[in-house]
Amino acid sequence: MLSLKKYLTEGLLQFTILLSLIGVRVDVDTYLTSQLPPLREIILGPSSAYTQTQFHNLRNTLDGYGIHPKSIDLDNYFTARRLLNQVRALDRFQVPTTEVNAWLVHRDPEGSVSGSQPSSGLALESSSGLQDVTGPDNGVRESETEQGFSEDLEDLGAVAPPVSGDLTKETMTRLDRSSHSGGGHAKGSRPLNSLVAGHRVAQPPSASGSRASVQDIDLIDILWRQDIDLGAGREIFDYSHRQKEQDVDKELQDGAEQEDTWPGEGAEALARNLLVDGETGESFPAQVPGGEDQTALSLEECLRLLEATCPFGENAEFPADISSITEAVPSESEPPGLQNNLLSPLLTGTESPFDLEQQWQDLMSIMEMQAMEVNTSTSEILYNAPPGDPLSTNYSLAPNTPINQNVSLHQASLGGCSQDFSLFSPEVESLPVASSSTLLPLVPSNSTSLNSTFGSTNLSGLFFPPQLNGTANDTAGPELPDPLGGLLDEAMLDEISLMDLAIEEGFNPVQASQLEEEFDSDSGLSLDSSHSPSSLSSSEGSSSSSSSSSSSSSSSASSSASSSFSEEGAVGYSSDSETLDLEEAEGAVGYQPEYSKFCRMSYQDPSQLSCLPYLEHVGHNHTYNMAPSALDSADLPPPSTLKKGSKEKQADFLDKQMSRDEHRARAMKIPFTNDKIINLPVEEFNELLSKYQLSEAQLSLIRDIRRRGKNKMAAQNCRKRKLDTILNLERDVEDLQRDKARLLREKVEFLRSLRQMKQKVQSLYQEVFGRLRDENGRPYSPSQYALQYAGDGSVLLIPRTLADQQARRQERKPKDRRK
DNA sequence: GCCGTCTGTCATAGG
DNA sequence: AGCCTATGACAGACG
Repeated sequence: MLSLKKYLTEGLLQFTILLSLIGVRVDVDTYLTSQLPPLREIILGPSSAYTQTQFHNLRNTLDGYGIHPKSIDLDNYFTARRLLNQVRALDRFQVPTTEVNAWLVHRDPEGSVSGSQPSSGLALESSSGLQDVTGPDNGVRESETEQGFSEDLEDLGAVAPPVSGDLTKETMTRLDRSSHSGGGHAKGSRPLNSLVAGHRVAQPPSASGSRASVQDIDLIDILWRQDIDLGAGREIFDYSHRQKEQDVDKELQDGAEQEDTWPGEGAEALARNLLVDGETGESFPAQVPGGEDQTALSLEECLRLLEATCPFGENAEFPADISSITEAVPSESEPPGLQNNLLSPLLTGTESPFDLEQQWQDLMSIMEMQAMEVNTSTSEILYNAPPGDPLSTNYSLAPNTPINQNVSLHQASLGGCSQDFSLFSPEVESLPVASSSTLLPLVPSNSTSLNSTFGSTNLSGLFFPPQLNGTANDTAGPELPDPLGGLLDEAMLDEISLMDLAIEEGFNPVQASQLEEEFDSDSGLSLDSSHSPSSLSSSEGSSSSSSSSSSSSSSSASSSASSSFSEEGAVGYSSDSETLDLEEAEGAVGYQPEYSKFCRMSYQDPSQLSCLPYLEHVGHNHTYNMAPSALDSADLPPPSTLKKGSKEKQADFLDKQMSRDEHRARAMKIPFTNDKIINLPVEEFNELLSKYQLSEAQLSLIRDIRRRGKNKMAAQNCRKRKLDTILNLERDVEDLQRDKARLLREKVEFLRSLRQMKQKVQSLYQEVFGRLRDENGRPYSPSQYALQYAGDGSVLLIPRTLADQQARRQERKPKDRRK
């Protein structure tokens, strides 16, 4: 473990720091637990790179794995692992299903949320939070309870609807699953009561409904993550939602009444007032009993409305994590004005500055989470798309695709549905959402009618900028600046500039295009670093293997000891001509020049230096590292051609090739080679010394030679490692630049998708609200009413005061939590 | 001769 | 304590 520790504290630490800079998570445990023989052996073995290696202890420890402990191949391996993980994470972006269920809620004449109208059929029973609507206080308590739950979820990074939030991600999950299970309507009994609008992200014509649901869900997922500062991984949500889903399923099976409030008892209660659509079988209120503000919007009307306005395609299921919909359309008397007033906060950026940094961090966290995600059924969605704009392809919202969603507005008691089932967290809602001018044709004609307290729980908070809430006026016409649009544009520009910068910083445009193709083609695998200047490692590896193979053959011809050394891959003390001569003369078992796997380290064959571009400039011919072959050719010309002159020249050459220590050893008549002196294990070394009668001077010299020789090798190894480290860092930088560029591209795509989604939601809200009519056939005043998502996925028409109340409550929550 | 690089060596720290 | 490795620093060799 010492070696492991060493490696981790040096190599991996460095590596991890680098990766952390881009948010790429490095989980050492995964490497350690992967139990891949080579890696495990290398890490856990005694000869890890950056590990102090004791030659004599290593002799019998290596078992022949290809990766030398000190080889940069090890780093390559880690790099490959990391890149592979990243590649696997590339397809984790998903498109969520979208679904909107709007419930028309009748209101107490007093504006209270009393349940004085049981006839409404929406008893708001059980867990929906709507059940007890005897008064605002109850509603508050209920909502607080759920808020507590919501907080728990939010602590996990999700602003997800609690318990019965069918319209939340849970719903999405269920939709996904139900669709796979062949279930008809994704929400089971829910559809009977719910109604309104649904829209679905367009899908390829061939795509099945279930597929579409998955995509839609994924899109919501993306939006969710994009907008919410997730503190936990996606799997947490999925799991929790699945848990909830399972719980709900259980409850359903058990006949529990606390499942979704609406489908169960609600349906019964509503039965009296519901008409059943002949085509869809869905129920919708035949009429709205009670209050003067009760809404009566026919299913057909809603359908027409949605078909006309909702371009989201068939089987649309509106994404519904939006907590509430509230709009500030003031003028009841001016339907056109109403339209104008329906400005989505989603499209406003004034609530809070668009924190690009935060977004980026969120994105990075998303990437990280997804990188950790191993199994994602929907993972392939994004990259199954044909090359091109993955978002436009997968997330595209077919503008002209009619929605076949049944639209029925159910009446329900007001209040009680305060739950902050916000698809978008407060910060999300604060995000300015770009909206095309076409989507912002509705400008409040009556600014005073705008509710100034639009809360985060209200969709109004999504659709209307703060200023509109209280100060919007006609001046904010179609020319109303598109905050998100500007923001997105700004973000995109920023990203683009960053990308350019990345390119300027060394990211080859060609590489970029290649990378782009890779991502677009879903190959994603960019393990090939051949285009990288630092890819010499590969060539190095090949040359290393060749050199090692040659070493094995040549070393096998020599002593077993030498072979053992060469197998260790250790940088040994090279023999020189003198050594050879002595060995031949004495028949001693010398240590052949080590044929390191690393040609750059072996230096024995100067020609091999050519394989190392960065060593080409090394022209020194140091005797220590002289290649035996070269020495042989120089030292051993054919006997027949030997002449006195040549012998003398040869001797001079050998003398020149000898190191100082070798000269000293020869002068002192040391009876064995420097190679032995240096490389023998201490025991054998002492044994060798004991075999000879050596003077103190000789012994001293021998020990100096040994010390210097070892130190020389150590210095060589040290420099090699240093060089390798630099090269690896260089490669890492290149990888990071590539990753950065890719992430920026993806971010742009996500922002684009997010903007589209918000625009859709906004337009849908506008249309739905604008079509709502009370029992007298008059439109609802945006200043008095707002649409809000209920916990069960339905959309309620509630008094704006209540919506504002909830909004304030929800706004407080994050603040309190931050304290 | 100067300069940069490579290499060997020493001293030292640490395993 | 002895041995070994790693590494900074220095100096010499070399182009």
